[in-house]
Amino acid sequence: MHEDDIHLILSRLILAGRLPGRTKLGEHRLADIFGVSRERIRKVLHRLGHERLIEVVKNRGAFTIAPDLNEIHVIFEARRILESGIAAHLAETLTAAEIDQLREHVESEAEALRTGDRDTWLRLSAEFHHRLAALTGNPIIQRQARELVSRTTMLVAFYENSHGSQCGCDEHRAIFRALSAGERGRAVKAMSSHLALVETRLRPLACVDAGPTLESLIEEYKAEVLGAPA
Amino acid sequence: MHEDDIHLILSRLILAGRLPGRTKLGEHRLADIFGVSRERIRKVLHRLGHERLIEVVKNRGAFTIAPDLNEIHVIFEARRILESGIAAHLAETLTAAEIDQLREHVESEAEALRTGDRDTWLRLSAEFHHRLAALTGNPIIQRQARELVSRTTMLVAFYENSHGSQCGCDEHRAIFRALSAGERGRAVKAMSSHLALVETRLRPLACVDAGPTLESLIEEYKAEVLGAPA
DNA sequence: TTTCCATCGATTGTGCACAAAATGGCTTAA
DNA sequence: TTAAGCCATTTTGTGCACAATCGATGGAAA
Repeated sequence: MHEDDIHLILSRLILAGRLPGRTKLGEHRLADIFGVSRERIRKVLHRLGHERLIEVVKNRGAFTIAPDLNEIHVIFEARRILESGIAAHLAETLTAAEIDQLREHVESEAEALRTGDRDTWLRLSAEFHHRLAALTGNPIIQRQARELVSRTTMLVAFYENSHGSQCGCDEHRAIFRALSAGERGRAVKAMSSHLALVETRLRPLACVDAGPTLESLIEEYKAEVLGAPA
Repeated sequence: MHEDDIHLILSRLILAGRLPGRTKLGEHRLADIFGVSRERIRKVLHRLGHERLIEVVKNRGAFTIAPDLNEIHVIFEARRILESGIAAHLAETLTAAEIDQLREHVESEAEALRTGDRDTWLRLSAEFHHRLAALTGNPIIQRQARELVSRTTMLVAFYENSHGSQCGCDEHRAIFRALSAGERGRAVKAMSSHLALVETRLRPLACVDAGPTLESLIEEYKAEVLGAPA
């Protein structure tokens, strides 16, 4: 079991929101689960801490983060700022081919929504933002955006939106229209208000059940990562 | 000597551009210099690598980064995107007190420029961007912006701008005016063109001299960090 | 009964020793 | 003379054992 694999498994586990907040990630326990030395786990844990996916407290250990309302707001505000910049940039640099590509994506979203394929729609919905970041062609921006979008995904897992996720599709389309028209100001506004709405739709949910054990969850993701690396 | 101190010393050394590109940072050598165990150096080195301040190659060691022209462009493009978003945000949220604070800063820059205090002006110039990021009140954005501005500082040390650093002050003032007027579109444009101009002004310089030894440089910064922590 | 202190248990941090890998020099052959 | 391959040295990676630190539990005193 390689170090990167362990990192990937734990990342997905956290990002999928499968771990209750404040779950302790003991070094010895994880070392046993993965069947590797404690030092390797240590390294991964510190790396995750640096990526802000977990919280590492000196002499106390590593814990999953329980996002409070304030932190949620900070993350969404950061996304509004960063992705507004992305939208402003793209409005002036997108090529015709890239616009076509984006249009196809938005239509895929609409299609998934029509057929009621909620899982697909959720995936496409997050991918829309990833794709916008990728279209800047800038690896730094791409990394920063990916990090924030991922953390949002984690939040959505904690605070499930109650009813109308459906609204999002029209908002994406509005962003797309502004971008394809090359209207920078409108694109920025569309992006900003879209993210504000997504945040608003989040509603606190009763704290997740701690049903599955850490061991079983890791086994599940281990198979996924090692079997078919996406 | 604490771990954070070592990290801070090496950070400043790198950010100040005192180390030639591709300088090897050997673990054993640094351990001797700082008088600590190799493991502590290891940790710091990996942390610096994660912060992209150095490049850590598996089984090869850590090296300072020799920024090529393409990387410079990527960093400045990222700054344009991110700081455009920041400008757009601030244009709509700045309070009167914050505007006054900004005005004072810009005037300090102008003053430093008038008196020919180039070092002070350079510091204030970078601080202007840090301050804008801080004014968002968003720790995530602040961290991302600080990282990019720091990397730019490092670039400026490598590729010294030949003549007119002086131009920058008017550009900052233009940004300030747009922000204080609450004109989002103009603020974004001012920020974007300012950063584009800064990039343009950079000119490749003959590779820096390797004059001072690593040991003497570290001693210099060690005194600074431990004596008067800024 | 409550609060404070001390000791114990568990968990993380650190240094050391060994293993693995890569680079550079040296030898040899074409 | 040059190039290719091998060996030695240097440097990084890893596992293990011990030290330090933190939290909790239990007992004693007010």
